[in-house]
Amino acid sequence: MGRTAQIDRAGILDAAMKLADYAGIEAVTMHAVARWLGVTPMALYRHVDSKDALLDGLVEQLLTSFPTLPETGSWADRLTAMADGIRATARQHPAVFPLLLTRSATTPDARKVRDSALSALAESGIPPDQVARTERLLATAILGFATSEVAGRFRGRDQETIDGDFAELMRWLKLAVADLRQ
Amino acid sequence: MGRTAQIDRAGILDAAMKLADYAGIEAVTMHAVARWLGVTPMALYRHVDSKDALLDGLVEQLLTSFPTLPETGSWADRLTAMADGIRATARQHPAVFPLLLTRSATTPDARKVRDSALSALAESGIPPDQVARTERLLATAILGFATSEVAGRFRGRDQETIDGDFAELMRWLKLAVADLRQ
DNA sequence: ACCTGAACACCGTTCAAGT
DNA sequence: ACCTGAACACCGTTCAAGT
Repeated sequence: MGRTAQIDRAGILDAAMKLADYAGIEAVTMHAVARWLGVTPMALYRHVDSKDALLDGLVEQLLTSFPTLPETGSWADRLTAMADGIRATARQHPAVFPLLLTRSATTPDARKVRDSALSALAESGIPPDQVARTERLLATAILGFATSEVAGRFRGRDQETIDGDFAELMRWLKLAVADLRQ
Repeated sequence: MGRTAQIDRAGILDAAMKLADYAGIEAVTMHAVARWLGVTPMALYRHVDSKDALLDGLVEQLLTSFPTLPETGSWADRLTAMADGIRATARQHPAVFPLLLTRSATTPDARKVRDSALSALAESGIPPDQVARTERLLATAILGFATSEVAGRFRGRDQETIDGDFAELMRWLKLAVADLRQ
């Protein structure tokens, strides 16, 4: 009969995220997460289907921690705010962030994030039939840059240079959006 | 005294690449590579320092398999040729390709690939002090797109749509380079 | 010089058993 | 309903031993 739960899905994801933040993604193992929570590894399987599902959960946590878009301001300012927010999230969780590029996440929460970007773009004045494609390319460019940054692909460059790179990327993206608006 | 070597570094990398191509990156284990080659796992350590070094070796193999840039043609055509070549490599080795974004590779061979891109850009007419930054951003954008594609982030979209996305990305990048040339 | 055998401390996951 | 114990087939890597 009923037994009070000691752990739950949220707590497991929380522990996994902290492990990743402190010790890297390869430190996120079922055994280690369980150890952190003071249970046996097998106890986790009541709450997550598999290690793969756990990693998908981490990706979803990241997606939903993106700051919500400002409702006002020019499209250019909103794009900047979104990109800055994504980059800040990357820095908070550098080990998990690269998974965003390789695990697609089609959960309801993931949809919500994408939809808010889509509606912001719809208001920017670009042709309606270009909105979805533009969102995909903007997301890919920003995710690709932030992933490269936190994964150390720009290692050797100083922070000033990397910040300059990012500013230039944003200038390119605004150039493209401006071109689409005619 | 001397004993004829049964395996070498090149053969190990070859086996690892095939394993990755056929069964995914998580199938690339020291045990599995050794099994493929008909030796014990420990035999590999005479030729590669660690599993990490093995993965770095795979990244280097990918980098050096990028087609060399055409020497002639407009800068726009050369950029297209380079991007198409990188994308083709991504499709040949979809499991290994995403590692390019997270493992920087600073070997002599990696330098050679980058240097050829840099000299092509130097001839494109953009300000000399913008060449290095432009190369980084072009590489990041193209790598980010190709990684997303082979990792299945665009899953659900049909191939025609993805090809259209890529064409549009290239248009954006050419817009940016054209802007830099004035 | 190069490979093997035995071994270690880990993995992810299943299953039956306990409360 | 939830967690544990024991177990399985794996991992990466070290070390001493064989040829």
